[in-house]
Amino acid sequence: MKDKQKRTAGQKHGDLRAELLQEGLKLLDTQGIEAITIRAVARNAGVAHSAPANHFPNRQAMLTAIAAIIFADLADQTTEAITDLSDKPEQAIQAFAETCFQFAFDTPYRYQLLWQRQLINQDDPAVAKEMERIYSALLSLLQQDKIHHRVDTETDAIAIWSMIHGYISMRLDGNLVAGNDTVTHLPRHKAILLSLIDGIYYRKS
Amino acid sequence: MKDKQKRTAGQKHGDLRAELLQEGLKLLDTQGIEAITIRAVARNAGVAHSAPANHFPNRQAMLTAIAAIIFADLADQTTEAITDLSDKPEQAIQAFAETCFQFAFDTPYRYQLLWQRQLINQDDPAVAKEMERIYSALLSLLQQDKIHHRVDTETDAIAIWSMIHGYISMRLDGNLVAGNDTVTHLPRHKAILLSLIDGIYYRKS
DNA sequence: GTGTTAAAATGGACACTGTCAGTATGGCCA
DNA sequence: TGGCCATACTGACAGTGTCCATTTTAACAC
Repeated sequence: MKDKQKRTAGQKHGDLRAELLQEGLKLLDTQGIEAITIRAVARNAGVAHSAPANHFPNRQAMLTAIAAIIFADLADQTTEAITDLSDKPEQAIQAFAETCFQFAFDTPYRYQLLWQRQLINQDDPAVAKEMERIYSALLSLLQQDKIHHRVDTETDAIAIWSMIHGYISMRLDGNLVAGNDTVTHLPRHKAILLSLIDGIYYRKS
Repeated sequence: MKDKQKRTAGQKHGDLRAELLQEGLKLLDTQGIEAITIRAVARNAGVAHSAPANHFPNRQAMLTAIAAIIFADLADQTTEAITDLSDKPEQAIQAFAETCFQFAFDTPYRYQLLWQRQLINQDDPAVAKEMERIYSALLSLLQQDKIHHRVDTETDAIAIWSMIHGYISMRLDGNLVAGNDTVTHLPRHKAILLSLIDGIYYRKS
């Protein structure tokens, strides 16, 4: 599981699968989701157009593998952000949300890919595992004693996530407020939303 | 603008443009966004594959025209839902949100198309006009005297819409809570979210 | 070293797609 | 009647995902 020096039988490249995934991420970051075509990925990796077929049965599988990488990254960042804040729940919630905001606005295409149910398979074990990590992180925050539960932990988590994901989606996918200067107002709006969440889930004591 | 009996020069069908849009909506409802291809629409309308080019310069223009129809429908439903509730702001907000939920869950593909910024042109005049109608409806609710403003009307509108759109997106696009029985819990969660919104924007008096 | 084997990579093909170019059609107006 | 021109058609091209038969190649057994 460490350094896999030995190639499997017939393997000509070092690790084409990993290389393809890296090229896919590169295309995603620069040109968006639609740019991740099997042929473009193969082209950029310098192999034949049908070479990826040996590693991914179809395009959805390739996109799912890419999404798994991104999910793992987001899970790492969120869990890392809330460590050492277990006794400060309101700060932890803010840190969790702030991390999601940062991730989504820094790498919008990566964030968007995660929720394209028709393009990726969210039931994929690797994807589901990382989603569970993110959800667990959020749940752990709401299970703090100091947190006031409006309903129950699970429902509260859904409400919180609705606000975070909704705000991000609105900013990335479109904007109900047509013609609004979103760039200028973004920091203010974000602060408002964070205070909203904080206002709802305030400390007990 | 009424019955356009006379055909324009060279027009062989009655109103191919409208017919194409209807076929597009049919494909959207039954098979999703990806099924709306120029050729499929033309095929179902019984015309040549390049006939739509006379009415839409490219695929995005066709999808945008379809989105404009859907936006107009949603705008009609939301504004209709809040009429006669101008003196009951909290009921009006609930009605507004409920209408969006109903629309999104009844016709998920239609709702999703509205926010696909990479597929449709949200700056299109017809689209922008209907978006503005929806936004105005929400704004008018928050401008009621009885409403408690957390910040200002515009920011409050963004917060409310974040919650509504976020909840819908979570249900349609994907689910952070992997393996959860979304169907069973949906009514309860919806009620929770509505009460959340109501709790934030309560009556002054 | 020598085969053997099976995975990996190749090139070709097919049915799609969006888009463009050129051509025919059929109401309209001069 | 003759010309006009938006409409619709046929044909073509590049690009896509996916399947297929074929070849390459690294690891293994001998």
